[in-house]
Amino acid sequence: MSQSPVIDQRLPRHVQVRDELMRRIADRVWKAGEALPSEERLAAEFSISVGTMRKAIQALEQEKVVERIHGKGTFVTRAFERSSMLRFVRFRGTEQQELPSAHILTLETKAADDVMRGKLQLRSATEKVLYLHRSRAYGDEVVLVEHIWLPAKRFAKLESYLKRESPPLLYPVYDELCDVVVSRAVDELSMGMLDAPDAAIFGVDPATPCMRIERTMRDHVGQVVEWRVSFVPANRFYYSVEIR
Amino acid sequence: MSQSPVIDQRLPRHVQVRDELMRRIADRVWKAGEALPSEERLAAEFSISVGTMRKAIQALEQEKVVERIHGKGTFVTRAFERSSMLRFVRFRGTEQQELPSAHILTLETKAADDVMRGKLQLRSATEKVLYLHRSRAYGDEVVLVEHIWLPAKRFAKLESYLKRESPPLLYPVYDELCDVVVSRAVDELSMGMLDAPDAAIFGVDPATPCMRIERTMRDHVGQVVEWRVSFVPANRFYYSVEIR
DNA sequence: CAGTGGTCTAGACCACTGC
DNA sequence: CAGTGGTCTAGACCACTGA
Repeated sequence: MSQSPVIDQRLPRHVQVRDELMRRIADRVWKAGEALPSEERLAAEFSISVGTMRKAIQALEQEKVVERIHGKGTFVTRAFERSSMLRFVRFRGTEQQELPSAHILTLETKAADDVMRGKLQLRSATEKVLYLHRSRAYGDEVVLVEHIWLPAKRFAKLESYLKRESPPLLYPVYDELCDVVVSRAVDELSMGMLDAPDAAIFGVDPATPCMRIERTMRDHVGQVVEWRVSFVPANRFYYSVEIR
Repeated sequence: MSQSPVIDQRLPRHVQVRDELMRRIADRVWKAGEALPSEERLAAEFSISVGTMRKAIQALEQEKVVERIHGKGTFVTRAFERSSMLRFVRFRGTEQQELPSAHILTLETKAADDVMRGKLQLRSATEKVLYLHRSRAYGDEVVLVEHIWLPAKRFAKLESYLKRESPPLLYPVYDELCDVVVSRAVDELSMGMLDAPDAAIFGVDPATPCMRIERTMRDHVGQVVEWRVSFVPANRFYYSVEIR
């Protein structure tokens, strides 16, 4: 499960400890939402001072891998709404509070082609992918169409679940059902062309201008866990992001 | 110059110290690129331990207000390429290294209307704005058209400078000429319509689909220092951003 | 109340920079 | 070499949580 058990002895101790804590979280020694042992206990286990352990944990806190709550403890982050597509995609003239409903159009496990192997960084040539085509709507009005590809191996339990349910948010399901915690993503925005089926879903002409959002999502360890392409009608939405 | 000289005594000491250091940087006691006194010296001045001073400086480092260089010192950040529009806007099929040249089309100081007063958060009703209309091109091909509004008061020296020069990057000029250091921005991306003059600049029909990027830029203290609307042809560019 | 994280100290020693 | 930031320690005390 863990990818690099080797820890460089030349690195500062607090970095080595951070890496080991991260490895344990990735290995689900402490699962999402659970508490780590106290700083004092951990410091004792690693034979370092509490100050150094605090520094290691603080690094993980900055990366949003854990959350500390004064008086309670340190907890593995549940990466839910934080990463949702809807955090950035805003629809004009709609109350932002409510989530659009989801409707699954296609759900199938299939062989990965070269493009998918590249996008999902699959090593094996025979690995399969789970493909999910769904639309999101406020009432009757479709606002978003998504094409989602997942490495089938890590999401074994997902296909049968999605045959019964159509949850508005997938990331919590990844976490609870498949032990996959999403962490960071790169979004690429451009203009896109709708194919005929997607245009029909929106009920517009295929020539209608459309925003295309391509997202590559990774877990704590940097592994690609999802690749999705979303289309949204260009006239009534915008994408907002803070630059630091 | 400093906006809130009152420092809450109930806050932790390292936060109070961070705020005071920030105030001095905003007041240009230490200018962009210059070094702060050493941690030891600063700790002595504030009558705190070096550890606490380190924590205060570390907070500023995280906010990218200062940069620390091991063995050399702590320096006030020069916020240059980091914030450039070109960090996010990518043009397909173009070597990313080179900067597009800039060509100024309009440059004038005028009264602020209600919209501008809102966007730039001007307090006074009589405050003027500097308006800048420019195009960016690779060779003969225009790739970006920008409408930029600035509060005239803080950019007093800029207008005459831009009558002589047309620099490819404005943020360094803001810093060096006007003592304005940009810090963080919000970008809003949507579809835009070109007006006739802008369409003519691109050499396209006004109906051509175009990305519209609206950027609100702030300084370290959170003051709005610039509001710009950029247009870019939708067919050969994308906007890339990392989500955490 | 016991247990947790948060603040702050004082000092030793290391690693890097530039003269 | 002197001066800078980086690491690590050991401990005191504070502030918050929940039983």
